[in-house]
Amino acid sequence: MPGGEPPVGRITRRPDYLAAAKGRRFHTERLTAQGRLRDDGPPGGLRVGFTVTKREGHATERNRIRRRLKVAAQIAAMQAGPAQRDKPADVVLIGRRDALSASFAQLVDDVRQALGVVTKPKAPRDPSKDTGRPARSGGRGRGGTRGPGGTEAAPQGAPPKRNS
RNA sequence: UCAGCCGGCCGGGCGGCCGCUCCGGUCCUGUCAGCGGGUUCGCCCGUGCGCGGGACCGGGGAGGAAAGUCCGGGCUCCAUGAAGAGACGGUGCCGGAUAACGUCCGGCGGGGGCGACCCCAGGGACAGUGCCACAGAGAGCAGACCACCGCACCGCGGGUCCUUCGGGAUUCGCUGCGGCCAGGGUGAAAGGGUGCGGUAAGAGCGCACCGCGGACGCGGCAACGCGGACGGCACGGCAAACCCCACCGGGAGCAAAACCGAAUAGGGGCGGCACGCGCGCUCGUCGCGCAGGGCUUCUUCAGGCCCGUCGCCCGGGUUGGUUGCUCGAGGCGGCCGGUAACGGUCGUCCCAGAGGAAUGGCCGCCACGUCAGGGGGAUCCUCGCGGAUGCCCCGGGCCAUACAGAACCCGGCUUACAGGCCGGCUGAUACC
Repeated sequence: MPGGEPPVGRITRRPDYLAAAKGRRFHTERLTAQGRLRDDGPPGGLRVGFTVTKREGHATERNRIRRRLKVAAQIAAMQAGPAQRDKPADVVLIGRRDALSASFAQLVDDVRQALGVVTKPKAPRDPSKDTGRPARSGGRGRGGTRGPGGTEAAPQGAPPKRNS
């Protein structure tokens, strides 16, 4: 808190959204989360994007959903700790209409669970289906789950955050 | 006090914690053009334009509709030589306001309301074409079903009277011909209404009043209003059917447009091949001209540009970055002109500029309202019990709230909207 640095970045490119849509998913009544690990993308920690479609309501309501999710994501990422925060992952939160009236604590809880589920490395299940990816996901997702990932990200993540 | 009409305004407030964006300032810092100094020519030190990063301080940060995208403009690019014969779209009482408008203001006409006031796609139906369903006899230079009236008696039937018993007179019904539109009936609409006269019966056929048309006169800038000789009365409705008249209108839109960096297509240059007609020669399958085709953002004419195919080379941009991007037909206040819309002038202020899109998230307190309860008092109905309406006090529950989010900018329109404030006016009722 005293540092106050924004722990998560923001997704602003359409291709990043499309890529995240192919990743793992997580559903609650308030939101749907989609995410992936950025193996090839730019360095840096967790990035979050938001989508609220038109069928969820008018512009004012959609704005409110997105703003609540935004703050909930900041808080959830902070609670999850640096290991989660510095993971090079893209997470897209798709707001549902219930996010408008849900309690804020509930929303934070949803996002925290979503971050945990969605940013896990890809499971090795039927690797033949993936095009071009199975070699990488199989070798890396298995070995570098927790221990190496955390230690690797910590020294590398702290200095670059200053300049980028 | 109650009921209502019109106009203007607000559309949560205070506090705490955390966060976003833009601008300014101070400090720290990265890169580095240039300059000065040093140099062992590798570079080093200092200062630092510019481009960034961070911390802190200060300031700004959604709406009355930001919405729908329905009109009018600014701005940007394209086109821009002329003609209006034409097409298309829009507007439509009159006068004004305005940059402009389909907006606004004032008036006129029509309609509604006791009234304050409200509503109106409100040019032209003797320029033409067309339509008027159903019903009805007849629906546009009308028509004749019933009923009414007259005539014809050739014809048929019946009644009454007379009779010289041959018949005659009269009347009714049927029939035929005609008159006629007042009555019945139909319809949204049936060729003025009422009364008197008139007539075979009727009818503006005649007359009186009303209605209608209306030369002309007066008032008004005008729409229009007032008066009205005269006219026996016709000239129905629909233009939101085509249409006529008057006026207005180039096209596309900030994903406009400009600059910066990496494809494809398109483009340019060179070469090869192909190519209708005419002319020229140095006769090459060369040059020039014409024709033909296409484009020139509705048409016509004028003008301009381009031309098939293959190879090589050059060069080169969509929703990426920067600009456009917010000082503007700007807000507020005073004075002056104007019935008003609005205009003039002076002073003062700077007031969002995001870009997967900031202007927020969470929490606490507060008002009004509403719900049911208790108490008090008022009015009305009722013999009374009781019921209805609204007021004050007490403690309590619920809810912090409608419609809704700038996307280049203005002027309007339309639509949505919990709750509340202010001003003016009208009609009832009570009191003086």
